[in-house]
Amino acid sequence: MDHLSYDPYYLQPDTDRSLIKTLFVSGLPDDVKAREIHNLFRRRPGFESCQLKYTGRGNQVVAFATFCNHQSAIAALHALNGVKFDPQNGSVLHIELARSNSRRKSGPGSGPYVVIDKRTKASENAQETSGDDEESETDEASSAADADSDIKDGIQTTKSETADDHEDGKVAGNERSEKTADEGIPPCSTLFIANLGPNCTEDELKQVLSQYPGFNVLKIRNRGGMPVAFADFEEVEQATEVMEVLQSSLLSSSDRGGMHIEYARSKMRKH
DNA sequence: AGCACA
Repeated sequence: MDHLSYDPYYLQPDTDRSLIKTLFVSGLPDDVKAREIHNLFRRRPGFESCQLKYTGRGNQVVAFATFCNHQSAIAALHALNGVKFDPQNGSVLHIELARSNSRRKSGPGSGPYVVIDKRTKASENAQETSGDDEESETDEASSAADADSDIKDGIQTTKSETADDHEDGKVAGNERSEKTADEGIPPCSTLFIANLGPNCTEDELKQVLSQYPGFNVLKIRNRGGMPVAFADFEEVEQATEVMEVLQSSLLSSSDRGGMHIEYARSKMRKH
């Protein structure tokens, strides 16, 4: 009967990403502590709060970090996406904008970070999410078995469905109505980057791009004073992600505004 | 708006 009592956050018609102040973090090792997440984000400008969520699914752990505005959230995303979180097991952070902002439980009692633990307790049976999991009953004790499962898949592992069931588990309409802002250029795993400053160096741009999974090779061509770059990625999806995240973003060498990124017209040749 | 390298 309460199926219709959707939260207003999920009803925003356009899901305008520029309103999102919360980051969705995946790729975390399953022994991550909320304190670690807090320490990861607390220094970032505009940070407000974070929460760690142990999902019921395969002991996966995700986190949400909320900032005072969209811009600072994006800045933290840029700074931390793709970094190795645990060099020991190679886990790499994948950070994207959350589907909805975390609603902060106001008032006393809510600390700087929050933990939500939905892992199946051995003593208690799962009382929700019944039905849509096909997983067989695996023992709690074998949790170490999935230590490598999230790494080899990289970005593809991130089912974005986990992004919208946080805090209350309700999943609203999750059609990804993302427009492909590229007009006419077919997706390509190589990106074309223009509107770079005259002093932009290959190193500077490479330092930014190499933080993202799948980054392969960068080449800069000086097109008569206005440099352009070609950045090659392993997969089209990874190139797409970088294009969307870095679109219009500034480098320290930028003088004509943010980078303009499109799919390249042809894939970078292998050498 | 501007797309190279082989």
